[in-house]
Amino acid sequence: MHFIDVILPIPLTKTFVYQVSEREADFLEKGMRVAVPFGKSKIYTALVYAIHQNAPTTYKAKEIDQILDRSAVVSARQLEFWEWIASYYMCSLGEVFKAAIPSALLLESETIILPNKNFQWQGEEFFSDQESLVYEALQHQSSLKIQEVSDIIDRKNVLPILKALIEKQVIQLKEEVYETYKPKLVKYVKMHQDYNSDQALSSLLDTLSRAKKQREVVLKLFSMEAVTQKPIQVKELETESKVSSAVVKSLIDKGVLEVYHLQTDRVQYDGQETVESKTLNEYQSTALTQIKGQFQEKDVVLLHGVTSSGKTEVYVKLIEQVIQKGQQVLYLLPEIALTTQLIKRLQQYFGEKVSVYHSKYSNNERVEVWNNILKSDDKAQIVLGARSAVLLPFSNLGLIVVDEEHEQSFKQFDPAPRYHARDAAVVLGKLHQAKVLMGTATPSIESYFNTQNKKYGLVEINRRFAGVLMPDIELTDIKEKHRKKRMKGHFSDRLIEAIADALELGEQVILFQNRRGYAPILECQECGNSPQCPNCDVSLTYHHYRDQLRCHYCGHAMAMQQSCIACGSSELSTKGFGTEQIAHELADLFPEAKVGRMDSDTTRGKYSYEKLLSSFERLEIDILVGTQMLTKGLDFRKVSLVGVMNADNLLNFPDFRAHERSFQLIQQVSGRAGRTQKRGKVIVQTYNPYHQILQQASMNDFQAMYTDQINERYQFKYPPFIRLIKLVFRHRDFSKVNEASDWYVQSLKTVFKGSGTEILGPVFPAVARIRNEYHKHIIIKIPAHQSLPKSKRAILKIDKSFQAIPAYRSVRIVYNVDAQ
DNA sequence: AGCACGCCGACT
DNA sequence: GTCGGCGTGCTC
Repeated sequence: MHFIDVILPIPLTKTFVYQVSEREADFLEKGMRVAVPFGKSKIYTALVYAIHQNAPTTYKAKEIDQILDRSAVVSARQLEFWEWIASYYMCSLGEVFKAAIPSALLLESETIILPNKNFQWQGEEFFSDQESLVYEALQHQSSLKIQEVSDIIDRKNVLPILKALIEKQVIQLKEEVYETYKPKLVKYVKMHQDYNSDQALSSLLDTLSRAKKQREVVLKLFSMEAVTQKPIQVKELETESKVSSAVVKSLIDKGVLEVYHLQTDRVQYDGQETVESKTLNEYQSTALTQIKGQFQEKDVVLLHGVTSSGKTEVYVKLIEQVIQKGQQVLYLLPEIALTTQLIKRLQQYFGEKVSVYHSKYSNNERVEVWNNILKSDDKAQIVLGARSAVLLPFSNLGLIVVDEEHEQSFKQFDPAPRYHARDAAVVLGKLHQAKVLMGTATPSIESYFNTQNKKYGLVEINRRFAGVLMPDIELTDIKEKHRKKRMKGHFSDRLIEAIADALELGEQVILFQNRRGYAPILECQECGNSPQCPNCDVSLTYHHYRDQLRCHYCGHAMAMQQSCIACGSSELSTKGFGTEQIAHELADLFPEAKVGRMDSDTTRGKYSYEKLLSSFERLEIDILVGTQMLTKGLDFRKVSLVGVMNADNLLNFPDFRAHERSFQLIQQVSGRAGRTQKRGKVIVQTYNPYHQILQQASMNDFQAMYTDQINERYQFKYPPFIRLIKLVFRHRDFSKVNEASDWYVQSLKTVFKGSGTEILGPVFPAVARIRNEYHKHIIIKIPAHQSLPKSKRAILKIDKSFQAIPAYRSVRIVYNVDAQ
């Protein structure tokens, strides 16, 4: 008897056992996919985790449905890495599996309803109305899906009907699994072999003497074949010989041309010649030498280079050396920084060795990249990707570059696995004995701390490329401007003046408005009421472009109110402001200027982001207003002014990283100004111009910021001095959340008593109800010197006893390790 | 996570 | 009466 343990893509921590035949057991390897029946009717894609002969004692293992792979699609080292993620971030292997594998490789079954051939019509009374509808439909269609049946009989719950029909032997059910990945086939043409000889060819041309176009096509094909040795696509032939597809088709029908198909990659490099990488300047090459020196002793090096110092060129040199050794390179960066600009730049140097992996790529494209990495194909020697690219099947990584290391978006928030790609990359590097290079203009407190305690190496570049000066950052006190009546809407006279100057000189302007949580709220002037979301404890926000009020948390939307719901007054005003309002005000202030807006509303489509950027690049937009997205690695020559509309709402975030983040954000947006010879100007509007962080940001004083922040972190017990685990409790019932979280905190306090671990909470978060569920948080602070695995084991033990209490079991708990 | 089963209120 | 609502328990 042979068995396999498999991982299922569900949030259950255990593996499941299935029975296989001896032949199957011989064939199967760890890391192959199998389709298995699970529960009453479903078929899932599972991953083989172990092959053995230990029969389970308490139940009978089911047999597998089928084997889906000929060889492993997940490597042993990759699985080892997934195990680390699952245990460190307290989630199931199944959740990592689900997050890692392209969904096209994760098939699920669908129930198909088929007519029973043996059924004989037995008169109308035999069926109920709804049953006869299904029967009728099956006379016209050979099969139906559950959803289709539901549409036909206009009813949600169709199973009773289907059950009755099965009993009457009218239909049968079948589970079908679809392979959703389809290799892309491209049509190629060649001359039919009959015409290979010169003689046959000339007689062919004779017969075609009256079909002028067809003759041309044949001649063209010959000349094309002579030039390239490569196969020729049908499409190419058509465009090259300037004929319609009908002409080519008639040649194919005559048997003159022959069509064949070849499998091709969807993501294709368009075959430009690669160029030599640029020669480094003095500071860059010093940095490169230092990095290589540091790599002698350290596995991780932090490259701290000011904006525009040319970090990418340094990475490129390092990558060149690694791929020369035949090793793979992973280049991680935040989703929003993953632009065509950067992809093009890397392709310029490395041509088709670069593969890109991120969420805007289609399923099929992702499968291709996955397979190329798995077989160590040259095409995927350099993988450029966002967060989830750390989970790919690398076999011989030599280097991981983590660009924009400080970015918070490297941490996955929802759903599990809630991993931090930068931190995970360090572990992945260790597994492959690969070096890790982190790069940023504004290091995170954690990473810089690691350089100070000598865990990581540190290399700095303090000069901008081509001797460009750091931008001049000016703080403008808008409290005073308000008092002196020098504000027009949200613009101070100082900012208006600077924008006017820049436009005068034909230069571009970027305005930054951090909107999150500060979108305009509708408020009644009479009674102060503002419309609330019915499902969440938040005010609805006003969206001009559809004249709607919407909830940021659950998406609930309603038409804009003309009068107050509470008192009926029509004196309504919008409080707070977003990018939309800024763009509006600009239209009044600078009617001549063309204004563009960049935020999650305007960049929803696949290429809308690129479109907006390239039209800015082509100078079709004078002023670009945007959120966070603007801060990332965009390189615009003509931007001389950057305005931060309101720095205070960055500072007022209620979390321990708010100050660090404000510093980074201001520095990053400032970096967009003055990338050429002229010194850039940055105007930061704020109510607190004397705020420590703003002062430090305006003086480019990273050291002072770091020293302040690290002291605060030490004093108030925050990372890196402690490890932080956040638990979120959710339930529809208010008192149940309270009771359950209270119980949990009591258990935690008992278990961790006297250990130095601090338990905070439970507390309601700022938004206590989301989608009609109440939330409550518990924070566990574990001292750095204490064993993290041990602490986690203790927590999981509490979880187990918690789950054993029937009254609490329905309360969902989310574990977030290293929560932000 | 799904999904079936079972109990209960709201309507054709 | 039936339909669909949701709480509960299980999945090799």
